[in-house]
Amino acid sequence: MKFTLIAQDAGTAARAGEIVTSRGTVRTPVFMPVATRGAIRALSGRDVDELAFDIILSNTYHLYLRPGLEVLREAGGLHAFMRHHRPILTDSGGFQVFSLSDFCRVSEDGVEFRSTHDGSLHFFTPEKVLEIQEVIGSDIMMVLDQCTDYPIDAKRSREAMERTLAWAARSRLAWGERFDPEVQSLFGIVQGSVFADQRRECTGRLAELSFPGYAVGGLSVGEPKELYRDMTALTLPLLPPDRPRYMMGVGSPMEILFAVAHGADMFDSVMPTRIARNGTLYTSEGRIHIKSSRFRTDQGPLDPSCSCYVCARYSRSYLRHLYHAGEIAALIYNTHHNLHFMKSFMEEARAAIIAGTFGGLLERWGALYGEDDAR
RNA sequence: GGUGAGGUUCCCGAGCGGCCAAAGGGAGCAGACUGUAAAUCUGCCGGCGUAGCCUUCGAUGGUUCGAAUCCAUCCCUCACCA
Repeated sequence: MKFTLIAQDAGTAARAGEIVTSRGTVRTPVFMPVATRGAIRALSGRDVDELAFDIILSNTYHLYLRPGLEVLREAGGLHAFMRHHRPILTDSGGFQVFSLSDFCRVSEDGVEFRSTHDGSLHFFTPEKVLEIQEVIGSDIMMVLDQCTDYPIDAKRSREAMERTLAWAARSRLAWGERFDPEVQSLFGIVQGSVFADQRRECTGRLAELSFPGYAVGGLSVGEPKELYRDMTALTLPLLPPDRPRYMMGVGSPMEILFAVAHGADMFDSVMPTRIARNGTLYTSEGRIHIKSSRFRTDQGPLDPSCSCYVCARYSRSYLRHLYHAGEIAALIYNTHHNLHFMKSFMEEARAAIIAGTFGGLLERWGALYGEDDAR
């Protein structure tokens, strides 16, 4: 993997770049749709091909539990398994282990947890998680980290941060010893919850380990938006400027734009796909609830200025009907549209950075998605 | 024509003397969702001046301090038999 900066905004820290991987180039800033179990929920591979995201995200935890490593190994890795030829980033499973397991025991060595599928016991170590991601064949791997909930007290946050750093060091070592950095790269993750001193310290110590890229974790987990903004604005500038910066789990359009303005390059979130399935759609005029009665007979397109096939072809009235009727097509169309929105949203941001008009874009979107969306 | 079962708030459906404006679904309406245990979840869902009052459980008339619940008559459904 190789990261090159192409342009920097004059008024903000926003930047445009390129991550070149062995499977293709990722133009940043980029949004990565989430294909947790090897598929973007509700979408066919054809939709995914048509949307043509430079990179998508999948998940170590879920793939390890099902279908399991044997199946993935036999298939020749995740790309071959799902017939997807563009880059894939995998989350390490740290987030899942800590957020959805009712049983997990952390020790210095790793974390023991119960499978959400069948209750069986498993043990993840930083090294183990790299081995799994090796089998998956991810282009960008993530280190095992301890993601904390919000709220959390400073003491427990620090413990999680120290553990994350210790695991990061081991991960960095194991990666350096056995991985080809051109083929599979590895990102470290900053933790520290909403504590400025911890964020600062964690960022500095993580940077000393010299990862190919850096992620900011533990944000957009329910904290007030001021804290999200404070931590983002504090952390991003402390990360090495010549490496990609990835805001994990972020987020909504305005949160993304805010972070881009502070120098972030990569994003992922379940938000556009999940809210699509639940009837909320992004448009150039703000968020809309397609199930609302006000669209009952609305013959207009979902978003007049969107170029996706759903907007080209279907009316709001029809999409509302499909949603209410519980048709599977509603999930497909809504998801396709929201992801198309995210993709063009990011392309627009990138183009603006390159053209030197990012400030204007920030203002325009802020007016539409401002307070409402920036939670 | 005979026998049996039944008619409950938009729909289905519980209730079978007071704790019933009436369980539970569904539909409808509004909202939430952030490194996906989510096609999920939450709230509202007879009316109003909302710790109270008014209207409502096929219709009418009774019994009772009190009826969706008991009785009588009528209307209407459904099932089986002729």
